[in-house]
Amino acid sequence: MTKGRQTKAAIADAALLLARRVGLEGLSIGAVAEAMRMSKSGVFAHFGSREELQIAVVAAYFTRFEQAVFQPALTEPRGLPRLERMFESWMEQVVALDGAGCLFISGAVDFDDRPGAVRDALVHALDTWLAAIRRAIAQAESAGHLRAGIDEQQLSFEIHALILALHFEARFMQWPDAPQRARRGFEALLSRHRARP
Amino acid sequence: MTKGRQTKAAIADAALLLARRVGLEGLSIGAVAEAMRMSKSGVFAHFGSREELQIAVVAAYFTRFEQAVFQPALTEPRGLPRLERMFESWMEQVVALDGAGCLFISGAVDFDDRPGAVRDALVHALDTWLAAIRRAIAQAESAGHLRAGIDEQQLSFEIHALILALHFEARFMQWPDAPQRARRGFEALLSRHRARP
Amino acid sequence: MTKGRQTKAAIADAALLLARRVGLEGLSIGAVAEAMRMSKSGVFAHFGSREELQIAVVAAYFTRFEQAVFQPALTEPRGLPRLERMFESWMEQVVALDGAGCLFISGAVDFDDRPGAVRDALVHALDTWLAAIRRAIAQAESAGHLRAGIDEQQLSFEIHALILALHFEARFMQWPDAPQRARRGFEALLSRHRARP
Amino acid sequence: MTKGRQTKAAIADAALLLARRVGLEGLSIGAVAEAMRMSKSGVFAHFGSREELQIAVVAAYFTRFEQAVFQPALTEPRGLPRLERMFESWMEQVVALDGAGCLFISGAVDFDDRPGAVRDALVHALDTWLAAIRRAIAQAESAGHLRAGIDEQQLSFEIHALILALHFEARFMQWPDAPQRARRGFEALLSRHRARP
DNA sequence: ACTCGCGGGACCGCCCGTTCAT
DNA sequence: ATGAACGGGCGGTCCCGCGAGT
Repeated sequence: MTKGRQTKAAIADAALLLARRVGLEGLSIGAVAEAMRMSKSGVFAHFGSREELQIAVVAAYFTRFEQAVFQPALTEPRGLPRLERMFESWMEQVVALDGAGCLFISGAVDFDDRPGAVRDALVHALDTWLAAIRRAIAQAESAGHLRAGIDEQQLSFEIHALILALHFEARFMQWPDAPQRARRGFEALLSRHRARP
Repeated sequence: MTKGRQTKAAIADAALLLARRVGLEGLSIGAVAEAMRMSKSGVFAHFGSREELQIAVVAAYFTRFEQAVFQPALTEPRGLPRLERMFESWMEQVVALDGAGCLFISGAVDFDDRPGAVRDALVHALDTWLAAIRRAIAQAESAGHLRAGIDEQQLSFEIHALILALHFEARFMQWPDAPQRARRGFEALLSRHRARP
Repeated sequence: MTKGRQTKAAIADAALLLARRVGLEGLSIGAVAEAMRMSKSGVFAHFGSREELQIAVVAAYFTRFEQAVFQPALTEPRGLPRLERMFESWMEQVVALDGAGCLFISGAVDFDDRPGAVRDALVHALDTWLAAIRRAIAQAESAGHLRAGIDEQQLSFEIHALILALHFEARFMQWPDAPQRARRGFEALLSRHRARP
Repeated sequence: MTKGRQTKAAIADAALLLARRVGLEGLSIGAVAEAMRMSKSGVFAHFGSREELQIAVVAAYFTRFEQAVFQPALTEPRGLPRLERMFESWMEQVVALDGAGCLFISGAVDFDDRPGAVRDALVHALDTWLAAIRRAIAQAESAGHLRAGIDEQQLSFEIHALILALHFEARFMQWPDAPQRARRGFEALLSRHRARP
């Protein structure tokens, strides 16, 4: 009963770690089994197919993402402070300390041409997260922090853009001042839309 | 031999087409051979290893990218017009009409954790291209189109960011008005830095 | 417990249905479990091994065969009428209406080279059945329907032969007039051995 | 060039031997590779799929069957002598000296429910062979050995039936006088249809 | 007494990149 | 530039045993 769930969750965690290094596409059942020191069939039995394992990994990352990026921001007051905190945590998540990358970014690139259940799970997760961003922007507007009539979709697009460029310059190019540039971009975005007193 | 060179280039082109659909990591010698109607070992012989083939694909894409994005912009006068033309062509390259994607974007994500010669080739290509962007910005500054004292590195970061977000929203989320949002972001960027008369 | 016996019999029945479609060799515990909506280990526990399950299937088919082929013939008077009825029911059993085939025919072919308990069970079942055929022939002889001094072994061989050829032409070749040919062969056999008045 | 063909034929021969023991369905690439002392991929490369290997095995057996059963009969004069020789060779083929069985009989049983290319190949082979039997019967008729107006289809059915019963009693039941019974059945068949002088 | 959850180990067909002789 | 072969890995399925729940 409980044992099975625990093992399944542990496998999903190990698979998540692996997928963050080699990508969702590069994830193999054998590698997960080895990391777990289990037999392949033991791993396989918990998910039934590689695709289901991938979906479980996406779900696991979504939970982790929520805890690391979304929930800390809830301790901040609505409006700009919460939005700023979300951006800061998001940046940290993308420029990971260890070698592990952001599954949403690599997944979105790997699966942009590959229809299927994994892609659907990724789309759903990202859609949910971007909606949270838009909601935070709208709250900042109604709180009077940002000027009225703002286009949340557009601002969300530009914020996400900074995150993606940060991922590129920090992780791929390994340029050290990428986070600083992302922050400067974010500040410029806010000052453009800030409400005038 | 000229014959050998030609064949090698033809293979690289076919491999490029394939890699733009399945990614550099997903590229397989067998698939390339089938597309070329050659034997696997025939393809292999030209490159000596899969890694060398991948590098050749990166080089081929760089050339194609130059022709499609950089060179058309040279017909525009230096400064803002040329920069705007580069952005527009870049957007077109990313939001391809057919199913073929941008190897630089997918490659940067696939190889951010994977050191090696392929990654080095990608880094070099992207570094070269981003330097061209920075140069175009500097020309716009000295031409008086953009305000003096601009940080080209920062502006280049933000422009690249818009491209990446465009790639995400257009190709992965399949949102139809992504190009419009990218253009609006680019306009906002320019208006922030435009020289005051 | 009665419960256990019932379940075991139900499993054997389900397994029989499956085996008649995919053969005794193709029978898998997982498929039986799925058909029974039980766990694989639940099925497994009742038999202890795949081989025991196969043997139980043979036994189940033997019972079914008796009921469908042998017992209806007992309502006919001894001698030729009963023999003819046996042949007719046997034909029906072989040329099944649904996709289910005759386990004795497929089993005899699958296990002719494979010694073991399953084969032994099959041999015993078929030996019993063929003995019943020979007995029916002997009864037809002592009833004066067939000429005296008949070789039951030989006639039984030729009757069985017609059944096997029927199975081949009807099920494998899918020739529609195979049953008619089997009947004509049977008639010729009888007329050759019928007692002269 | 020639080397490849030879190896392929050798593999098909080894696979044929194996299939005659474990059945076409039981044939596995790994087992063939082991018998050939080759790697699995080496075997696989010659056929491209297990199904193609199975088809090649059917073709190989057809050739062997022709040489062992059909061609020797051509040395006999047309009509009854040739037909009798065909039956005798056919019997020898079915009651093999070694442990190897008749692929046509086991194949017809294994694939009677399984559509696909293998089944098609089997059907074609058996159809061809049975047509040869019918032709031999017709020749015996026109040669005046058998009575005019004979139904070749019916006689062919009954001859085939004897072969199948022989296969059953000799190989499965291991009854030693099965060949004798098959011959007696064949003689009875002929005497029923022989032309009266 | 019966059933299940969980895991192992072997094997399957298939495909990969690579080598070598021609 | 090819054809033949290799070794290793892939996802997936099989039969089977152990330990625990009812």
